[in-house]
Amino acid sequence: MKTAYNAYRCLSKDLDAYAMNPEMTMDSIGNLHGGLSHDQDLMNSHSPHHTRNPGASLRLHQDLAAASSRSAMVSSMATILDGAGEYRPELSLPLHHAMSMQCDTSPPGMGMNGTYTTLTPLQPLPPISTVSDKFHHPHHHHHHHQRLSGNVSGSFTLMRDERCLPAVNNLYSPYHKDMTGMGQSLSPLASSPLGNGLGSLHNTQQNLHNYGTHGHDKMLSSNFDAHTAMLARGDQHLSRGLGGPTAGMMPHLNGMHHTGHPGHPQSHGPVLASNRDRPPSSSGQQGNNSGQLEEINTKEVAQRITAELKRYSIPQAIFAQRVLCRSQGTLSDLLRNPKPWSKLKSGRETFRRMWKWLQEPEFQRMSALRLAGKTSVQKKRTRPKQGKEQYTKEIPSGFY
DNA sequence: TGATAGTCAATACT
DNA sequence: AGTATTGACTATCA
Repeated sequence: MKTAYNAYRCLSKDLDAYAMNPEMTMDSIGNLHGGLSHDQDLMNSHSPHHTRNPGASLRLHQDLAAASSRSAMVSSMATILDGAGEYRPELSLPLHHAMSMQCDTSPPGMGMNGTYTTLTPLQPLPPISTVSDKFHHPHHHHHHHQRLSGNVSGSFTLMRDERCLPAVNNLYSPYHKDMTGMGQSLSPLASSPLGNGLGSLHNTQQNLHNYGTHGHDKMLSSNFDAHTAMLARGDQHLSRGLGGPTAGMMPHLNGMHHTGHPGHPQSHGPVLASNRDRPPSSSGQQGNNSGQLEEINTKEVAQRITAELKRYSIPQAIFAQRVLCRSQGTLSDLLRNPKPWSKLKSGRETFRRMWKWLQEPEFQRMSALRLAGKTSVQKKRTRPKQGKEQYTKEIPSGFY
């Protein structure tokens, strides 16, 4: 089966990664999706899959986002990437935890305490389905539960799910609540269906801002901070959520600051709206991660991803595999024809991943890309030549 | 069981 | 080499 195949693929990657960092231990990986659930949307239905673009119209503003976002980051990213490019155990350690499971191969059974070995073969590609939207569907809950049941302690769970994006809020369940509000504020989270495109617009802009304004500063600092952050690890999220110090998180942070306060997602209100109703408080729902509970403005995310990939010359295939655990064709399709959030079901997970990736500090983004094996990145690195600004740029001295 | 959604892999295209 | 398109297939839902 394909799934099996997929799973295998992912796993192997993971293994690869693992190999790279022997130290990684299971605990880090341990749990899978915490409280995942199936997403479902009441509304989805019609619209044949190939009938794409239906949603496009729904979400406006996005263009803006993409466009503007571009400028500032590249360099910083590049730098980071480099760092990332080489695998640095020291640094990586922390990362790994988060990233180890690149593909959400959520081993249904395993994850729990198994060891990597367990992972091995076939985990069904975890239908990444995760989370969130559950409430919508009263009846389905059980499924997920079963899987997760295990340990799943909140945090890890999250991570896992995120596969690599520790940064993205998840880690800290504790913060979730608070963050919920804020997190969302960040960008693509979308605007409520209702259209207040404002939400999205807003966000977008914020992001842009960040990029634009802080561009270089960030880069510099981000590198540095990123390290720190990683080392220190937990903080990241904090910072993210709280607007913490680490520069690494740049985008949102800034966004947050500008726009809203952590506590008060002003403009976002509308943005999150739909999902919001549900009390974030609940436990493990990783929900808070911004992307999970809230709506994501798929179009915007698609545009931003597209922009980032271009900017850093990251091939779709690489991104698709490493970050999304999907094929190039799938990614291409999603980027070009993002369906409206409301119409997505399990496909939401893919967008969540993209979204999370966007939210991560560059350093981590790169790591994620790099992780599973030789990516073009590595290849490039190997070859001392450099075409563009690929992710391989100068390596921060501290890195190696 | 049909309709959808999501994905892959092959392949056409740039 | 990278991206877009598309037919086929599986999973899920009503």
